[in-house]
Amino acid sequence: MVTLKQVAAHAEVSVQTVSNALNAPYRLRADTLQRVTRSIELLNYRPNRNARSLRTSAVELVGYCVPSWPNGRSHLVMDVFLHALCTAAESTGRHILLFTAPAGLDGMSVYDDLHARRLVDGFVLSQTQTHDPRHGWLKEQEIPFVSFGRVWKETTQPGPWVDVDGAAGCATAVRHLHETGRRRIGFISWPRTSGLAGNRLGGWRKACRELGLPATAQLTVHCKEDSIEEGVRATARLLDADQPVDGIVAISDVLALGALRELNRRGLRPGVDVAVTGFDDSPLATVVSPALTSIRQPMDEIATELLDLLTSSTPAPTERLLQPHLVIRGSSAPG
Amino acid sequence: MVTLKQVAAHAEVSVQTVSNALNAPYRLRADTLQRVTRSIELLNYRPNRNARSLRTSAVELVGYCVPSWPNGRSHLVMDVFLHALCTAAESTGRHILLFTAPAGLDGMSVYDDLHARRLVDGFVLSQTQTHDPRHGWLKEQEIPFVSFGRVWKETTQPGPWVDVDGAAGCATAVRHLHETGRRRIGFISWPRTSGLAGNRLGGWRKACRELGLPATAQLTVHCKEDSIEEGVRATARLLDADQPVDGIVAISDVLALGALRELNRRGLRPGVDVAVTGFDDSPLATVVSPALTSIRQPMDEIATELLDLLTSSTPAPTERLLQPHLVIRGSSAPG
DNA sequence: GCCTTTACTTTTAACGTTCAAACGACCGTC
DNA sequence: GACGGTCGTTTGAACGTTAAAAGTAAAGGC
Repeated sequence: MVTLKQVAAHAEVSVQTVSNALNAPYRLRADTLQRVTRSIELLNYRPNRNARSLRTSAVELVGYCVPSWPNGRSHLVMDVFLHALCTAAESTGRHILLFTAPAGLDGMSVYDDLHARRLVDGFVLSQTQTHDPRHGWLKEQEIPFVSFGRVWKETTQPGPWVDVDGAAGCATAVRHLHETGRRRIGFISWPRTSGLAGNRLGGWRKACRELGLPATAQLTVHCKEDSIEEGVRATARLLDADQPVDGIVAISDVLALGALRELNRRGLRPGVDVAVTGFDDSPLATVVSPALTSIRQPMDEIATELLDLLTSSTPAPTERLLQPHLVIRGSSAPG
Repeated sequence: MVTLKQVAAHAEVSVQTVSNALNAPYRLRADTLQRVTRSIELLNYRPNRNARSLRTSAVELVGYCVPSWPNGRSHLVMDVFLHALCTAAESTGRHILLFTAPAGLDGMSVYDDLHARRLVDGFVLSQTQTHDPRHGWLKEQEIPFVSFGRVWKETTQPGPWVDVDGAAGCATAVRHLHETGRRRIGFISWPRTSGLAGNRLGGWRKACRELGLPATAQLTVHCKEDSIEEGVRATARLLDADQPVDGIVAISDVLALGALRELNRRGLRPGVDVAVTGFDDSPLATVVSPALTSIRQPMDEIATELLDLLTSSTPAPTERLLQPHLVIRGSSAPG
């Protein structure tokens, strides 16, 4: 392995000069720089990251805990998110280090350890839960982090975050359904305790009211879990009401797929008789027919902002709310 | 940050003794060990990984290139695979470092760089392509790696690999369909050029012959790409043949979903009129109704073997073929 | 012509760990 | 009582880099 020393000898300068050629080229005289650069290329020198990190105590690695969901449920857009995260990290010379940890406070010793052993500089959190304890803990330990997702139901946000405006996304879906002639739009949600669900539900309610559409409690169903079956059940309820819905905004693609299934079972045509939208634009959206209209999160932008906030010092705003956008497909607009 | 030096001072021993307490405790007298251990715990000392790596030139990090697929297609089981990989790595004190790289030879400079800068010790390759150039290149550079997936259509395997016996998986699917009364089983495949497809097709053919079932060219369809639409088209062909099939083994869940869609369109009941199986047991398998029977790869085992082979020196066998297993659902066995 | 400044380069000393060799104490041997 | 061996511990050096200080030479000011 070629070291600075060897390059220095080859270029007939001191070791520090070679280091400067890489880290502070403006310090070198033009001809020296060129000579050193030539030696670097000739010898195919690559700086040893461990030595550098030891000296500077910055590893340029960002920890990301790979989420594991209960009972075999999987993270449908993880590959997109991770790809975006990697690309964003690499654009600033960093990389992503994966690890696993138990959920909640139990996992914090893992975070602590990774940071203390200097395997990572900081963390990107995702799958943020309502009352998520990780954020406060990390803040207290002064371990750098940034969160994808606000911590709901806390008075103050314990640290920087990037989030997608779920309320705006759902409002957009409602307006889209209204524009295509729907006048009674239901909302299929998660449990009431979920802050994320509350936010999105709020967006649906606000848009309905602004458009003069009903936004009553009968038009919202809170599902126990994010499953097809629950989506089916919720849809049945919305269709069996005194005044059945002609549009459904679901809080997830999975629940939306449940809605489509129930429509099919009843011989109702999705997109024609009843319009349906989902959330996340996961791979599921395009495997059904008609394909599912869904709200897509801007993953590249999210990843860039996350890694930006992780480094930026406090003066800059540390909260960024990004706009999702609606991907319209056959389930809401046939043809 | 607490260092060895401080622990040494606290325990009133030399720095090296503390190092030994962690890396070679058998060298210490019992009482010394206990005293040092107590100091370590008291001061909450964590060894600095960068310093250690600098000295030993082993970083305990394994690089994994996050796959990006053409035209927005996504890797449906990536979260499961990555979770397994992380867990396996952590069980031996290692971690996974993610990165992105262009496909094929163009990306090799990225691999080279990561290794030369000592960011990783080696690589786990996946999405192995027929004639994949990465393996040979890495071998030539003497960069440690292990491959998930054999390199098809090469005379010798350029390095250690772990793979799933796709032929056996498809044969199992065929036997399962035979047991449930199917007598004319089609195979929906990828392009002829794919070695992986050839392997799985071979499994189907062999099982059919052994059971006395037809395995003619009319019973196989080679799709251009892995899409629902191609699955639909292929299924139409299998159903429109002089002697229509009563069972379909598809080489992927996506193609299988195409099959289900075409059956539904024709009013044929999946699992009753025609049985269908997929491959990978992706999240797609459980969002359709009836749910899709699918061949699941043993991800935990794969991950463990991969990381095992990456470290093990040459004497041990460097090729491991693992058995997948069939997850039976309604698309092949109603009720 | 002397002093100050500027521009560039080198020297010195870390960063926190582990390897290899040296050391000292104790034991048993002859 | 000198000798070799074993056990447990310490010493010294090194891994490859960068920060900070020191050095040198040329240029600029008066």
